[in-house]
Parts: sequence; C-alpha cells; structure tokens
Amino acid sequence: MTEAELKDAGLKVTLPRLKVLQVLDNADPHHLSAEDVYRELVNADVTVGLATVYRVLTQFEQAGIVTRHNFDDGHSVFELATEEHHDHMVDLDSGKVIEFVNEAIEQLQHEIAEQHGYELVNHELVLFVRKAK
Amino acid sequence: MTEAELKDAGLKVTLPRLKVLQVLDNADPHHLSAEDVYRELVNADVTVGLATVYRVLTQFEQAGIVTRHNFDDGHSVFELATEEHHDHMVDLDSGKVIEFVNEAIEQLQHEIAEQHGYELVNHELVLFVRKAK
DNA sequence: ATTGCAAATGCGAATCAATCTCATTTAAGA
DNA sequence: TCTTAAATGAGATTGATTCGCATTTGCAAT
Ligand SMILES: [Mn+2]
Ligand SMILES: [Mn+2]
Ligand SMILES: [Zn+2]
Ligand SMILES: [Zn+2]
Repeated sequence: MTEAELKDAGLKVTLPRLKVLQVLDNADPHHLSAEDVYRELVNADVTVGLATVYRVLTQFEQAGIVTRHNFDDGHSVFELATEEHHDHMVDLDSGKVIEFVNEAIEQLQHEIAEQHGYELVNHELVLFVRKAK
Repeated sequence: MTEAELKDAGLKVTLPRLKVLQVLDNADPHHLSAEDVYRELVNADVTVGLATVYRVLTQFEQAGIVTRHNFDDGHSVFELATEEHHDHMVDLDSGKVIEFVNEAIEQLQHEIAEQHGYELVNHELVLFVRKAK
C-alpha cells in the first residue's frame, strides 16, 4: 500500500504526496515530467502547487520511490521505481520511449567499473534509435 | 588544421569559431560547459558574446566537430569529437570524469536496437561510481 | 478529542542555463 | 574594392526548477 511507502521513507502521509503517487501509478506513458504530474492533478481538481510537485518528486527520488531520467535534454521525467531495473531506447522520429532489460550489459558495466578500481553505484543508458529500413 | 574543419562543415572561418576551437583543443579537463568556454575566452581578452559561444558549440555539434554530453543534470558539456568514441564514468565523490572504451558494450547496444526493429543512431552511457573499498 | 509544533504546502518571486531579437560587423566571392 | 548573406554582440526573453515565507496540516503527546 502506498501509505506504507511514505512512512518507510520517513515522509508524512499528506494529500499531495498520495495524489502524486496515484498519478504516477496510473500514468500510461509512464514517464512524466513534473508539469505532466501537475497538470493531471489540476485536471482532477486537486489543489496543489507546482513547487510542491517538484519537491515531492525529488523527495520520492531520494527515497527510491521514483526514478528520474533526463532523456532528451532540458527537463526531467519521472517514473515509479519498479522492482526491475531497465534502460531506455528513444525513437528519434516519434519520440516514443521503449524500455528494455539486458543482463549482459548490466554485468559488463560492473566489470568496467571494477577494472578502474571503482564500484558501480548507478548508471544511465539511453539508446537513440530509428526504425530499421 | 582547424580552418579546414570549418570549411568542410560549410561554416565561415571566423575569429570566434577559431578561438572556441582553440579553447576546446587546450582544455585540460576536456569537458567544458558553454560558460567554461566563454570564461576562458574573456580571460584571454577575446571579445566574444556568450550567445555566440552557445551558437558555435551547437553548430560544431551538428557538424560533428564536438560532442555534447549531459552528465549530471541541468547543463551540457562539450568536448572535441575525437576519432575514437568513448563513454564516461563519473566519480560521485570527486566529480572526476573518467573515459573508457568497451567494444562489447558497443556491440550489445546495436544488437538490442536490432532486436526491437531499430537501428542504433547514437547512445549515451554514464556510469556513476565510487572508489572500491 | 485537544494541543503543540515541526514539517509540509501554496503562491509568487527569484534563478539560471539557454535561446531569441535585432542592429551592426564581417567573411569571402565577384 | 564592392556586395551581400552570414555571423556576431549585447541585452531581452524564455522555460524549467528552486526559493522565501506566511499559512496550513499531520501526528504524537497530552
Ligand atoms: Mn522506464
Ligand atoms: Mn569524453
Ligand atoms: Zn541498466
Ligand atoms: Zn559508447
């Protein structure tokens, strides 16, 4: 349940936070910008400030509840942190985002970090693609 | 020589462009933001507008002379496009950027795109790492 | 149920990278 | 040297995100 997630993260259970979670849960293209979330809320007659949406999303990110991405450039998009890590592919023509999982690539990244005396904490991989002729 | 690069790209050989190229050439941490480049120029008594630096860097990117990255978040950094493609590793503690090349990862990315009916045009891979204990 | 108070919120102002506008300068071919 | 389209500089502007602060609210202890 969503309330538990908030409490576990040491965050008070407030209406804005619950509503933001709800929007992320029902998101169809499940990568939403802060403005996207804000618009959905306004649309649903939930009085909430844009600044609060930004604050809440950032807190959720720190709590591991959501993941932030910077696909193209300029603005961030968020998605609920699912149990399964995945990377993204952006169709340059349509802008559509495709998710994929590849264990071999994940493994290689750890090895590369190790070869340089580091441990991998996180990574961001985005493939920019075009429909094959 | 640098003039040739500009001409090949269909760009006039102007003083601002030459100077920007020069700064990128001598850049020690060779990932510079537009502001970084601008400051270097001002520092070297080259009268150039910040807007011009942004314009020139974008043109260079389109011409394949420089590569743009969005490591952390928020702003872009540029580096001269070397003959050899490479990816990056960011030390979360020091902020230092390490470059690496891994053919296996490059190969896998092409395969993944293909598996989804696409062809890989470009990609961005950044590893966020911490010194191993 | 009431109270106390730090945490959270809303709203407008402020920031900051990046882009745009437009009058002026300049590269480069004729 | 002349001509003209491209390039530039300075400042205004945009757009996403953050700040400041007065007000509200969750919630734990009465
Ligand atoms: Mn995703
Ligand atoms: Mn590099
Ligand atoms: Zn991954
Ligand atoms: Zn690569």
